[in-house]
Amino acid sequence: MANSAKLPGKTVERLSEYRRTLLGCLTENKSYIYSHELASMLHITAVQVRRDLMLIGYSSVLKKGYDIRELIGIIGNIIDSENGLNVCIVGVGNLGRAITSYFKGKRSKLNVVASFDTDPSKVNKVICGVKCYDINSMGEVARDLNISIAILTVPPDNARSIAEEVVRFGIKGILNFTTVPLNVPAGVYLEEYDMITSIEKVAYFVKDNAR
Amino acid sequence: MANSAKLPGKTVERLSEYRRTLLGCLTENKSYIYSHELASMLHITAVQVRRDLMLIGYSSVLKKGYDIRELIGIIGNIIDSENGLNVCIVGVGNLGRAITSYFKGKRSKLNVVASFDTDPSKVNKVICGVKCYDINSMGEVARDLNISIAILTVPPDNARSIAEEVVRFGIKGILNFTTVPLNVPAGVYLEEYDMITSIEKVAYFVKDNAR
DNA sequence: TAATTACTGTGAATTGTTTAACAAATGATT
DNA sequence: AATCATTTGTTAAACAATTCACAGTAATTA
Repeated sequence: MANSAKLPGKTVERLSEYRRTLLGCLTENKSYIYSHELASMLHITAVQVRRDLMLIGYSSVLKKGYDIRELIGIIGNIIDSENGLNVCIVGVGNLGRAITSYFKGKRSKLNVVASFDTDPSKVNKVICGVKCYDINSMGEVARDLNISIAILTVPPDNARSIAEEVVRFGIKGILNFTTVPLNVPAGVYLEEYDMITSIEKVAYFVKDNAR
Repeated sequence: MANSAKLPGKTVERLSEYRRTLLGCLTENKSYIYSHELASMLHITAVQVRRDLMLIGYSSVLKKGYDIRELIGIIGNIIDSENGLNVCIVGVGNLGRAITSYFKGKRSKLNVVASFDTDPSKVNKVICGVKCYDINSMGEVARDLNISIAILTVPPDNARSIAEEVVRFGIKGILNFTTVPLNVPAGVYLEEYDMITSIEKVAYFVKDNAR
């Protein structure tokens, strides 16, 4: 509502982490939290926290720190969409199921409302709490269920063509777990994550440390 | 061997991607590649590619571009350890199995040699091509199999204590897929990845685009 | 062989992100 | 009520990553 300037991606990532950490704090009967407390829970610096909160224009009221409940709300206003967003998982392999399970049970403005696969033994079953549709019906289903985000967990060979389809069907955001780099038209937000790369990165730094 | 100055993490990530892309190029009977070709396959800029290769001190020989086979070798020298590194998966849920499967079949200097779980129905079975051990035997197994990297895919509650164990057992690198931020002593490299954060990031940017 | 084109390697400029430093403000303590 | 100890918000400095701009050079063409 108020601020609609785009925040740096890094800040958005941390806001997401702040919120989850703060939600955890609520269970313990804590109402306020200092920047350095939040920081140390996430292993970052207090300045970093304060700067991020400055960027979203939130101020601690008292000298008691930040009002946890209020801050959770503010972050929600920034990250979440008013009426939530519908998400689908494309590719119900191990990874697809892992993500589906992660989400089920979490109350959230992000609803995993469908998954897609080609395998007849999966199609039309409810898997990890979400109905799996035939991938050929993706167009209709995406329209009917008003899906705006797709999480791609398909084998590499299909990745590119499926991404194109997904875009054609009006999806506005893609999280790509495939090892295949995608390109998408402007207006579609793409986030890619590649496990192999992460692991090779670890290996590189271990190598340096090891000997 | 020659250069052992630490490369920026971002560069290391891209090197990993370069290598995989280049390996793909080998199948087509291509021997040389221009910076702009490699760049466009990965949707980055040619300057970025040249800069990274500059950092690792590699030069194109001719005006034909970079020697693909040679570059693959160079990147290998940087990222891979001489005799490879042994990796274990801690937590054989959907995500653990996804990662295990990813690796099996890939010839690589990273060998997934063991997985660990508490579930008796998994322990001592071979799952996704890798033997699953009881998590209580992690100490011995890690020592016996000379494991230096652990991939954590356990439920959040156990994450912190398992991370401590893993460190105690001499692991030098951790890839943490848990939603729990870990802290590790100096000398242990830690890489964290949080899916929820990624998805919420996508959601944020979709929100901006949507309306 | 001279001119042209196509790439590379890199210093300088730019952009993006994190950290340092500190004034202002609040509660606690004497 | 005056001092002290904390914690915040913010500006400026530092650091990191990316891009620009261009000189240098090999192959190609005329």
